[in-house]
Amino acid sequence: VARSRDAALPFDAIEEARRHWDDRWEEGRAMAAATSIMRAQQLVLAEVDRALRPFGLTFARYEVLVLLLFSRRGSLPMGKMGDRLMVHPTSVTSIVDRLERDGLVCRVAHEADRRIILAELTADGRELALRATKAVEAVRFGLGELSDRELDQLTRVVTKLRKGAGDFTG
Amino acid sequence: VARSRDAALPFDAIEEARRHWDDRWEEGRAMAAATSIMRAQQLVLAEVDRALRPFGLTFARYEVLVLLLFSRRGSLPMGKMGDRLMVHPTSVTSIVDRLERDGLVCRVAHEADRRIILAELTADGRELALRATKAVEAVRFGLGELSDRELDQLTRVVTKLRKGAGDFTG
DNA sequence: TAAGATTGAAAGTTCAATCTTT
DNA sequence: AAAGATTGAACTTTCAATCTTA
Repeated sequence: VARSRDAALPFDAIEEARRHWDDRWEEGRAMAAATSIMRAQQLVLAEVDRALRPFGLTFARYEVLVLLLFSRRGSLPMGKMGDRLMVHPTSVTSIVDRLERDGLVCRVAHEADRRIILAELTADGRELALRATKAVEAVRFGLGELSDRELDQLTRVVTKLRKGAGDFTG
Repeated sequence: VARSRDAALPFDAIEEARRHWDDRWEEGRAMAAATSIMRAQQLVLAEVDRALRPFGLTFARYEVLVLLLFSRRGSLPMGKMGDRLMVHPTSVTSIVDRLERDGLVCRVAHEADRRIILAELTADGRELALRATKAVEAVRFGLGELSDRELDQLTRVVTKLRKGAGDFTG
């Protein structure tokens, strides 16, 4: 999903699009913000993936490992992981397939409810997740250009957006 | 690319991850901001795609049509479009293939340099792009929850990020 | 009947290699 | 040689359907 680019343009393409948009239509402000979000996601994903490549991980696979690291027993039901990470059940299956193939997690049957399958961190998986974390910390998740205040602004505004979209209650 | 979800969690998953992170590691603030950007992109893409579905368009295809709409002659070289939209040449080929199949654009040879192929808007493509624009305006690009001030904050912070990443000079 | 997980098909993106033109 | 565009292979994600268990 990581769109990439090599050459810099001599101007801000989003700002230029905003001018064209405002000349003809409404909501140019929202257009510029939406386009900015799309581009920010590309940049963050590209830089984090680059930092994780030496470990054979992608952002999606890394997120799963960290989620398991945060869990009490180092294991979680497949479906619950999808809820937390906001991905489809199919994607969880696919990601866990690859992590299991690499020996970083293993599938375990749930004791009480045999419909449920738990993904459990292996010793190798735990150790790799910890080393990989140092790498993403080092690049500050691709956001090294931003100040603490700007990072908080970003998070705060997106939290409002997420709440409005029904991501969580409270 | 649009990850989706149906059920709301009873808590903010990103805020919870932030607490776990801060308990053990550094850069929790950047982690929360990066995760927020990833989720914001999902939400925007999902809502815009939903608005465009009745027109048989996706965000990627719509962006190409609008870019052509903004050009002087309604046509642009394939490579230039990739630069502006920050996508790989292969993706431009793929998107234009589908737009051409649907009769919304057509490929035209460049007069002076025969290596270059221009994508040109058809009358149908122009008309569809204008109608689709009304639909994305109506949902405010999925950002209806945010105020003008918040939209500008978002754009401003991401502009700094983009400039730092070398998206443009100036 | 419904929930949890998986499978296979369809669509989109990226990479390496190829082809044409400059 | 180098630039512009395309092709085919590999990977990822989503959707619909299927299978097992509750």
